[in-house]
Amino acid sequence: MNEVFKALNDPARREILKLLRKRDMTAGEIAAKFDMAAPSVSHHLDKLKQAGLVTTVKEGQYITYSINTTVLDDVLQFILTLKK
Amino acid sequence: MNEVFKALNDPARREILKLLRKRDMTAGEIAAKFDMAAPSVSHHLDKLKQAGLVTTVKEGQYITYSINTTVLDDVLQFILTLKK
DNA sequence: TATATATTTAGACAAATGTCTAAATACTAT
DNA sequence: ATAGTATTTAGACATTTGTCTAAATATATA
Repeated sequence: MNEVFKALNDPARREILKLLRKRDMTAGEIAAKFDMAAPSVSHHLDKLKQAGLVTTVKEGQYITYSINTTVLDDVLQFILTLKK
Repeated sequence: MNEVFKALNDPARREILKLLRKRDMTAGEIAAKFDMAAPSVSHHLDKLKQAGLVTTVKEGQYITYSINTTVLDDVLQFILTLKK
């Protein structure tokens, strides 16, 4: 869960997750949405992947990123418990 | 919301919130629960306060901390939206 | 094979973060 | 007043984080 909180603790990464909620995207498509060098975005994608928040599929020279929300369950539980 | 995510991005601070869910506590009572110098705990309490996750009441020489979960609503909304 | 495109990896660097000790502040009680 | 307790503030320091440029890797295409 710590890894997930860490991944969520950055505006760019949260924005990436919002984008991926709508549709899968390649690394390049994601990078194009940000005013940031491609390696920086790649680094954020890596953090999200380490946390399990995204999965990847390589298709030729492209890498397509998809969101995975199951790892959010613990975080959700934590927050809901605090609110109870 | 960024401030809240930042505040949640630390195991000690999340633990403090869990403690305060059960009952209000003074800074000293909270500090006693951690294997960490008092000023470090104080610093974490400050971060939580800045994020609006706790409120304080000074009672004599003690400062009692209480949890405030309303600022978690945006975070909750964010996560639930991702899961939809 | 050579070149272009997509993406990551490596490495540098500044800024933010978490911890500590020492000192300051505020209140209590002798 | 003085001493003790509760808590924070100040400042130092190491670690982590986010960004960048340059280079490496992998694939596609002429």
